[in-house]
Amino acid sequence: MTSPRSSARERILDAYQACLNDLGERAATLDAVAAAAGVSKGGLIYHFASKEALAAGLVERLERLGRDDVEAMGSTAESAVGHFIRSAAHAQSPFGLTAQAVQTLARSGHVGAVRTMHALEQEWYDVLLRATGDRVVARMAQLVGDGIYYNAALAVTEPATVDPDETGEPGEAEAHPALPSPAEQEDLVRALLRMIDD
Amino acid sequence: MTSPRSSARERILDAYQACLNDLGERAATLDAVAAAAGVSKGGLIYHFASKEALAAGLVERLERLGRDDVEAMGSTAESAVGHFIRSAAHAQSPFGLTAQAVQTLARSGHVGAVRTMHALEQEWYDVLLRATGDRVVARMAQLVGDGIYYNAALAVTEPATVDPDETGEPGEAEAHPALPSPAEQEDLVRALLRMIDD
DNA sequence: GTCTATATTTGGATAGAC
DNA sequence: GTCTATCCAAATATAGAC
Repeated sequence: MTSPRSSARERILDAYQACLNDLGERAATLDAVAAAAGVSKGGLIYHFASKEALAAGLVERLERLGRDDVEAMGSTAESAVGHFIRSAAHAQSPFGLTAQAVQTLARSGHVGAVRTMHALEQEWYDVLLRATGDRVVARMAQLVGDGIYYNAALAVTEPATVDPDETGEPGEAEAHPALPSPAEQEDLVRALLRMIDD
Repeated sequence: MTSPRSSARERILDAYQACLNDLGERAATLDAVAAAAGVSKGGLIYHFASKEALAAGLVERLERLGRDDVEAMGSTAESAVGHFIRSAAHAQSPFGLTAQAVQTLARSGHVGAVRTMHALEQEWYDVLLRATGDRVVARMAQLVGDGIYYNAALAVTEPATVDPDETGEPGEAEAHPALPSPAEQEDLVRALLRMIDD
């Protein structure tokens, strides 16, 4: 409650998030985060007293953004499935970046992160089930979305490798992008909606 | 090439894998791995000269197991989609455990792990596309499988929490298990196969 | 092949100046 | 509110005994 919207805290959380996404949990040290945020370690510690406080802050941010995301799904099959798939594929959104970082935390054994991710999964499923009225479609939509999140996480880590000694070999199966294009996203949404008591 | 099938190496890799899956990358220290494998740190180092060698060994194991898994998919739509979904849900299999551990490594920024996971994803997609002849179905099947892997990873980390003060509240949406049951798996497979030029 | 030291480095956190 | 300096614990890796 000091600077306008306590922007220092937010900038530090952004930096932590970016370190987690780009370098992994191991490399997301206080030094690295401080450097990325443009402050000293001491400056960082003033805002977040410990590493754990930093993690807790990020989890809390996800809970906030997650509530908005769930709400934005609406209650019709079209809106719920459509929003869920498109939102998952939009890896660069504030929500996507935070979700990915918290996923990394969860994977590192952070209990709060695991709990929050589980709760979010459950909420998504509830909305999808109510909106579609079909258990199989709801489950499938959720897994497709999770799969997209999973691929987004792998994709970001990768340094856009183009192997120089095997470009354009003709006749080999074409490489498909890790994330579905917008057109593919719409194909997926349509296919899921068509499945409803079909 | 000393003990029968150099079982010490394998036991150490098993221990490393288990540490990664149960505790996360951060906690998978040489001490922890040595303890889990029942050897001293020095004993471990004799077999794997560095932390990096340990990681490389695990990635290599996944490449071996991955080749078998891709081959087991077969070439019909039924066999490919069916095997892929069931294999993903079988989180406790040797392949599942290794895949999960390497996923954790990938998430921690290990470049070899990222590369191998990407290659595996591409191979799965190629087989699914050839077997189904349908881009949307192949992509959907792959994302569903990835989603299952993702949930399996979250599920294992969780210490089977049963929150004591909110059990069996009537009227709340029932909690669905993170991993689809065998019956649900078959529903998913059937739904995917029905989608083929439908 | 496996163990017990031990050296080296790094990461997390404190104290206190500005 | 932010910085520098410093302490302490933990993690990787080495050396060499058994």
